[in-house]
Amino acid sequence: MTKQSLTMPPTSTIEPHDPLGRPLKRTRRKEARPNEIVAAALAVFVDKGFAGARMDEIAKQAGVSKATLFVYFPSKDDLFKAVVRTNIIDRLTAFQSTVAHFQGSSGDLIALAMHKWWQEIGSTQAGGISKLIIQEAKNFPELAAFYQTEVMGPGLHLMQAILKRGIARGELRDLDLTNTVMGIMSSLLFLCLWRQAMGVDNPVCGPAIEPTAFIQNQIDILLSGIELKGNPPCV
Amino acid sequence: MTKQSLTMPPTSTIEPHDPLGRPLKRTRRKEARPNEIVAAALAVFVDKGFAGARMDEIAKQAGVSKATLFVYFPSKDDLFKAVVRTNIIDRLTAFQSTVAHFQGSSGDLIALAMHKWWQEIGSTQAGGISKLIIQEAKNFPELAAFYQTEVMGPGLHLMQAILKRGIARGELRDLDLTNTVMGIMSSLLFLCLWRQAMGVDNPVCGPAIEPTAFIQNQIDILLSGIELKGNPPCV
Amino acid sequence: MTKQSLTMPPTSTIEPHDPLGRPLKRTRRKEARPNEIVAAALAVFVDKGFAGARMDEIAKQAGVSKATLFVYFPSKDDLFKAVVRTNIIDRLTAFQSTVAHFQGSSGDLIALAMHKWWQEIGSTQAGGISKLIIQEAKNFPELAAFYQTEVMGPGLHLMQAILKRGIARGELRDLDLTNTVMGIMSSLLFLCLWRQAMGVDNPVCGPAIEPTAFIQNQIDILLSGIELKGNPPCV
Amino acid sequence: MTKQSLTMPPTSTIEPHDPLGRPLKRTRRKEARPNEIVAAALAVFVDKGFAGARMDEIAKQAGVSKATLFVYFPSKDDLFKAVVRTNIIDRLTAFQSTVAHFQGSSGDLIALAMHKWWQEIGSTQAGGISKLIIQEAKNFPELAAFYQTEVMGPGLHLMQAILKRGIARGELRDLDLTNTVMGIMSSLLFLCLWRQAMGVDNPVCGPAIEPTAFIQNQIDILLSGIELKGNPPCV
DNA sequence: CATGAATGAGACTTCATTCAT
DNA sequence: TATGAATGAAGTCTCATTCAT
Repeated sequence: MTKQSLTMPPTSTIEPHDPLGRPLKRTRRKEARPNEIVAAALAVFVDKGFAGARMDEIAKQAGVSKATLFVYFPSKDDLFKAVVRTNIIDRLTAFQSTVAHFQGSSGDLIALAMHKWWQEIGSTQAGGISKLIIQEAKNFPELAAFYQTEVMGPGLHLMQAILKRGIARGELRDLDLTNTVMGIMSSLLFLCLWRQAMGVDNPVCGPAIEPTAFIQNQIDILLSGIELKGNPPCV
Repeated sequence: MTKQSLTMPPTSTIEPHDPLGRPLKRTRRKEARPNEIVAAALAVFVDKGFAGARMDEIAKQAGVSKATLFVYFPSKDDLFKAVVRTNIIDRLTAFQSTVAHFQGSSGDLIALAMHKWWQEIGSTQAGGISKLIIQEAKNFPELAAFYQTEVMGPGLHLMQAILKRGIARGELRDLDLTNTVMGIMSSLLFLCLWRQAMGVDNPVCGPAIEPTAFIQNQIDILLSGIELKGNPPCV
Repeated sequence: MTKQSLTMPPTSTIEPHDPLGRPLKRTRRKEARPNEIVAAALAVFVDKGFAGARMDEIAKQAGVSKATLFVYFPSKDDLFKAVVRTNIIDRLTAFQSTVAHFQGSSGDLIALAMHKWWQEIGSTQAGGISKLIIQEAKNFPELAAFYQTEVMGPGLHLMQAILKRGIARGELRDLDLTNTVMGIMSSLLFLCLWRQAMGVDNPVCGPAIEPTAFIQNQIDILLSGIELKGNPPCV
Repeated sequence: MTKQSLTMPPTSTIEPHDPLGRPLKRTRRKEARPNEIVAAALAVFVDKGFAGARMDEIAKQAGVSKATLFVYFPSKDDLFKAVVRTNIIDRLTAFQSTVAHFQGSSGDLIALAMHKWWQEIGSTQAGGISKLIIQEAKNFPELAAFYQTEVMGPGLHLMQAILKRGIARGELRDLDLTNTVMGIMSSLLFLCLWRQAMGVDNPVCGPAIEPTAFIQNQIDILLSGIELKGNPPCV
């Protein structure tokens, strides 16, 4: 009776049976196993944090025995690292290529980038990774560094490029690039964190944030501010 | 909109509590044991997360024996809750009274609130609590609820009041109140999280964020946006 | 129901009881515990070897819980080392002082040394240590070195001194000192090993060796050889 | 005392066995798998002891998969037994036939036997078996008994026969046969043990014993003793 | 026959918690 | 009150063994 993980792809639900119809216990699936395990581990790590996650539970969610985890990953640490790497790398690539070739106003580009980021990263399993990293950065400095180098770095760089483009084209005012970029990221990362902690997945949710509306509002403010500018004198 | 609207809703209890949640009637400054323990526990919980924190280490930092912890707090869970409650309540009170009586433009008030929040909450150890809550919200729904009710609720309420005041006074445009407030909070909460995880305390830090500049930049954007408005047509 | 170890001193049989006569589970005996644990561990290690020994069994023989072992010894390795050190050091001192001041013929001195060694070391628990060392030398090079330095070294030195004395006094012929000393030790060490493995403690014993007679025979041969020397011409 | 008395007692089977103990009728040199496994296992068992040896490592050294071990040997225990049996039987046969037909003085015969034993058994991998047996005798009483019956027994018998021959021929004095024989064996067995544990194979070696010299010295002492005999009184 | 894959049983070790003092 | 000592429960990890191919 494998408790079905919310995060497992449907393939894992097809349990093999022997010709007599009895479920087969020892299935051989060298190829698929590691991915299934990583998927299960992601769910549990995001849910419980590193220290709180139990190999037992990961195994159960992956539908394998606890010992099998150690066949593929030498230790809990290694499994954790694999979870981060696996999920990050894939998503990031997809995101970057989406944004790369955009033609249009800088405002639209910023809006596109933010919405896309949410669609392709923040709202996916990978969004949970952000929470994980922030939780465990101190315990896994190596991973924190990895996240900096491979995720935040490129992300910030990309967004900075967008802003620079806007300034160069006379669409944006002269900006404190670093802080502005961090500010943009902060909205998005916060959204991940908040959802993981208080949001959809948690009954104790606070004021339900509707991500798309929240992001759009952030974009509006970012681009236009909230103060009424005294254009009136224009009459 | 009178100053009155800036006041906290009645839910937030002002009376001081001892770390166990019992109201505490002017206890002598003596018998500071529980407070010392809570202080030590805060540091360790923030550093390691709930599951990763060990009672041994808390005891050592508090300068007492491990068994003594159990004299004051029936369990690790209870100690954790006490940590959250104690730190939140105290800080929040100070912050609220600071902001409550402000007279001046709404832009300045927003700026004041944000900077003050950082000074009096975010940058203090209480800032670590935010990280804790987000980490452990799922494992301690009770605490998450408490945080919602006692912390986020009043905070959002306060900020909403500020915005409403601005709109009423014709200083701010008509806003999506909820999302705008969440956006403001997100910058600040994110700053806490980031600092705890990647920031000052961690050698693996990324692009060092300078909090005050970051906040000021957020304020500037919030109030004015980043786009160059084509007032030109005004001729 | 603590299975009584053959090697535990009688003191450990006195289990404490509360005033109502019920056996007391949690006894506090800071002073005695480590010794009791080491004693139990010695028995189990000698019996099973390092890898084969189970902390569970050591704990049971020591009459404590498994966790208690780790209160006193950080790891199985450390416990093992403590066992070796504790047992060796004590015995060795006793032995050396016994032999040191002997006055008499060298033959008698050799005989005394061998018999004493058996009495005070070989036949005691410490004799089991020799087996342990030889078993685990490769896995614990550190301990093997310790044994060489602290046990074999002094032992060989002592015996060499005895032989030199005999040669100097014209009682012994000119000898291959090193090999002769090793030969003497070999009898004694072998006796330990044999007893531990095949001897008294093991039902599958082979030809029961009677230690004292065996040693005496070794002494006789050592001193006189077994060949008939052609003294006959003496008529 | 004819040569006949030097012959082995009937218990020692001369026919070759396969590692599983089944008599093996001129199997083709092909299918050497089991032998390779046993050879690898011998090395690992001697190195690590029974409990410390891992099937994984044996498999790797044998160049087969772990599962293959279980094709030939039902369990680790069985493999261990096969290792002992195989190695002992083979070597012993060679040794016995070497010594059996000797003609000459008893002193020379003793010397020959001891040197040959070292050459053909002690110094070979079979020497490691002795260590193994002594290590694991308690855990494998069956094997200990086997060793007694098949190895020590014949060995002692052979040596006793040699000594009896010497006494009968007036070359040796009347001896405590059992203890003298054990004494001789002890030198040789000790040499095995010492080498395995502290000797050549181990960097932590103590005073490097040179086996041939050691044995020769033992022979010299055995035959002549070390005391200067006071033939003087012969006057 | 051989093996890659999987696992049950059990090892060492940790840690929140208890208890007698 | 405070604590040194002790431990049950549970965690990570290992390894001989099994099974389908």
